[in-house]
Amino acid sequence: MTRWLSVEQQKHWRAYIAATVLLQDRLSRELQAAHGLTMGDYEILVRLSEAPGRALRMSQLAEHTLASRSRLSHQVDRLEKADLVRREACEHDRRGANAVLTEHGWDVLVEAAPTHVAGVRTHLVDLLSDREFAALGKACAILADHLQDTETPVSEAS
Amino acid sequence: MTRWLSVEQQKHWRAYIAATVLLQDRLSRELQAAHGLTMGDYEILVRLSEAPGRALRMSQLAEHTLASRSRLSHQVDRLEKADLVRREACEHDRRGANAVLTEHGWDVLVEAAPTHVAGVRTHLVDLLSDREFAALGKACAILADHLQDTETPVSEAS
DNA sequence: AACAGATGATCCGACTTTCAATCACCTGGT
DNA sequence: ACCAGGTGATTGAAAGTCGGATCATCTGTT
Repeated sequence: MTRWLSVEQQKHWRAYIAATVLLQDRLSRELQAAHGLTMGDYEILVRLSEAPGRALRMSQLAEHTLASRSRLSHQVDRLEKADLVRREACEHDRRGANAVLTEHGWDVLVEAAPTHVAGVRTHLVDLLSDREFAALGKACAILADHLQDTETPVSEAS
Repeated sequence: MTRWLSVEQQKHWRAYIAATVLLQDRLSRELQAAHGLTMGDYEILVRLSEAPGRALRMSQLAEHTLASRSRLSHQVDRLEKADLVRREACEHDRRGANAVLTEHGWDVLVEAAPTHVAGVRTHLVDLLSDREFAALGKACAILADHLQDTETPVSEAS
């Protein structure tokens, strides 16, 4: 009863797997070599830099970066040790914690950004025509939306 | 001097990131819940199942699955404990080891395959038109080729 | 005001990945 | 035949990740 994938479809699927793994890997290594940051670290810094006051609640940050809370907690620990991020108590909810980008964090981000962008261009944007890249983006947007919408319902009682 | 990404390009890039992370995550979870396999495990079983004699040299398997050797070694350890894969000495090169799919491994793969294919359809193939999916595949093939071709030269002496 | 239950974040232990070191074996030049 | 250097694979320790348990705090109901 299973509708298997056609040979063509399999080819596309495998290309997709290969591209995603290799690209993630390459960009992460380049960033690490040049600035000691993983893609994950970089993502966090970017999100914080875009937030008002360069600060974000831990849970918000976790959502933005698609990380689990526990993972983000550890990751912020590390960033804190490296003085890229600082934790602050939350104004109106004493349970909460804000992650705040430090001056140094901002500086590192400013340095690292060109490396990152150059990587994205070299290994992605510049390899495709505008049309192809747009098609890729559009397809991914459809997938991402679907996956977000059908997120696990977590639990359900009668 | 950095040529930053346009707003459109950023949008596409972020959609790409989101889609790849979420899809990998979802498929892996579904497979794990239903059959106790990660995507990584599954990939290995598939590759072995396609190889002549359902066996492959460790290094070949590592290449196919885009894993480092040491990672593959550990992963095969686990699969071996689960009796999905077995190691055999290599005929003509006594350094080498073959990973061989066990009967049980084959059975598990046969059971898991429909789950996996269903996931790929539900979360990817069926969400896009044939044209869109083909475009995605083609773009990814270009990226993957480029990334493979420009793999690290490993080392370089004068 | 008091409580039950929800929410934010961290912590813990089990598991996975990585990096560098190691070991065994093969190959080519002398 | 020997040895130097290369290759195939594994290992161990350190770092990272995950899910579930825990703790503190908030919110709505009575």
